[in-house]
Amino acid sequence: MSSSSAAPGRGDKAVKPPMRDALVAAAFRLFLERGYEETTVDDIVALAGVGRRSFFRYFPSKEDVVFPDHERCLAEMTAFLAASAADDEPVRRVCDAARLVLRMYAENPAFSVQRYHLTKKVPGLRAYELSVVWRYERALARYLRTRFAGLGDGVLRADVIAAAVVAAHNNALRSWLRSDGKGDAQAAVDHALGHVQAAFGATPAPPVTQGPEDVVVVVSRRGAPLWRVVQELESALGRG
Amino acid sequence: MSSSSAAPGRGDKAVKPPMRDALVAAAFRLFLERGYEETTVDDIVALAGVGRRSFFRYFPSKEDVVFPDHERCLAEMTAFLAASAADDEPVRRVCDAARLVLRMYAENPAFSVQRYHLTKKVPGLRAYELSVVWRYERALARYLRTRFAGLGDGVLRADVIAAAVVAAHNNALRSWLRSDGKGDAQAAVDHALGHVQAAFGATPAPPVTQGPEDVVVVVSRRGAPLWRVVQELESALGRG
DNA sequence: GGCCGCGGTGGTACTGGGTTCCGTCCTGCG
DNA sequence: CGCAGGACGGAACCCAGTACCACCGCGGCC
Repeated sequence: MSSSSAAPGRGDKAVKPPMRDALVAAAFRLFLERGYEETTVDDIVALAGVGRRSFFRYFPSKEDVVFPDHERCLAEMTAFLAASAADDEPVRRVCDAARLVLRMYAENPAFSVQRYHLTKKVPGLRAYELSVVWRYERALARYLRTRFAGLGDGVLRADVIAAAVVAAHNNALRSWLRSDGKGDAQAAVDHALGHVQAAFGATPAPPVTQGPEDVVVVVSRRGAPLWRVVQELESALGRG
Repeated sequence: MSSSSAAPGRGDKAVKPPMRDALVAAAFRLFLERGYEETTVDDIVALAGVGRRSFFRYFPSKEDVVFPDHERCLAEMTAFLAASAADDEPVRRVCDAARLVLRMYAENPAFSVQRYHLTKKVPGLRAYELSVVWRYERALARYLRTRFAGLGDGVLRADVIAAAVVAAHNNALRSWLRSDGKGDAQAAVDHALGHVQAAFGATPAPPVTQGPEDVVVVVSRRGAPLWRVVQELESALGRG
C-alpha cells in the first residue's frame, strides 16, 4: 500500500524511514473508513503510535500524506527534461515526461484508485492536487520555453502545449482511475497524447535544416474538422 | 478600488452592502503594507470597524477576500455558454467566454495588478487562484463536451481545448499584469487565443454538411513548423 | 401603541491544522 | 566516560474557521 519502494541497498544515503510509510498507512486506513475531514492528525499519530510532532516532520501538511510520492516524481520529471538532447523533438519529449507521472500511478493501482476516490470527494484535496499538477505543468512549460526561445510567441506556445499535454494526460489517467485500474492505462495515455502531438507536434529545432523544397498536396472535403486535416498533413510530412 | 460596481438601480434584489467593499478595502490596505500572511482576520475587521463574525458572513475564507468578484464572473461565463446558439463555432465560443474573464480584470487595472503581486508572492493565494481557474476551465470543458458529444474522443478534445484556451488566456493576462496594466490587454489576449483557434478551431457541428468536394494545395518547405503550415491551411480554407 | 418575528450584527468559546520551543533518548566518536 | 548531534515526543501557542447565542433595529399585526 505504501508508495515508496522498500528496495534496500540503494546508494541514496539514508534508507527510507519506516515511520513515513507507517504514517501513510495509518492515515489511509482512517481516511477510508471514516473520511478525510473526519480524521484528525491526532487520530493518525495515535494509530501509528508516534508523536504528533513527528507527523509534521515527514509531511508539511495533512494533505501531503495523501500524495506521498509526487515530490519524488516531480524531481524525476525535472531530471528527465534536463537530460534532454538538443535534437529531441520538444513535444514528444514533454509527452514522454508526462508518461513518467502515469508510471508512478500505475505502480500502485490500488493505492492510486483509493486516492482518486478521496480527492474526488474532498474539495481541499482537489485544490491540493491542482497545485501539484500545476507544478508538473510549470516544469514542462519551463523546458518548452527554453526550446522555443527565439521563435515567435515561444513562451505562449510553451504554455499552451504544456497545458494541453497535462490535460490530455489527466483525461486518460482519470478515465483509467474511474475504471478501478482495470483498463490499459498506457494505451489510453498514448492515445490521448497522440491528439496533442497531432495538433502541436513536429516543431523543428531552432536551427532549421535547410533541406530541399518539397510540395505536399492535401485533398480535403471542405467542412472537415481541421484536426483531421492536420493528421493527414502530418502523415504526409512523414512524421507518423 | 472595490470590485463590485456600485451602479444602482439594477433589478437584482438587494443593493450591494457597503460592508463587503469596506472589508475588501481594509484587507488590501493591510495586505499591501504588511503582507498577506502577516495580516490576521482580526486585523482586517478591526480596521473595518466590524465584528469578526461578519467577515466570514461575506467571505467563506480569508483567501476569498482577495478574489471578491470571481464568483460573479464565473456565473456570467456559465450563463454566456448556456446562451450559445446551436450553430456557434464551439472553439470561438469558448474563446469569447474567456474574454469575459479578461474584461473583469481590465475593469479595475490597479486592483488587478495589486492582486497579481499578492498572488505571485503568497503560495496559499496561488493555490487558491488555481482552484478558481480550474472552475473556469471546467465550465468551458463542460460546454465543449456537450458540443463534441458523439464525435470520437469528444471528451478528450473538450478537455484539451479548454486547457489550451485557459493557458493562452492566462499567458496574455499575466504578461499584461506584469506590465502594470499598461499595454493593450485585449489585443494580447486576442493574439494568444488566435493561436489556439489556429490549432484547434473550425470543428464543424456534429451533422457535417455534405458540401461539394474541394481541393486545397499547400506548398511547404519540409522542416517548417507545423503550426505555420496550419496557419496557411486555415487561411486557405477561408477561416481567417 | 405595544408586541412579535426576523434578518443583520457582534461576542464568546471551541475545534483543529500548523509552528515553536524545549526536553529526552539514542548513537557514534574521541 | 563525556559529549555532540540527530530523531523523537510533548507542551504551549497562533490563527483560521465554526457553532451558539445575545442583541438590536425594523416592519407587520393585533
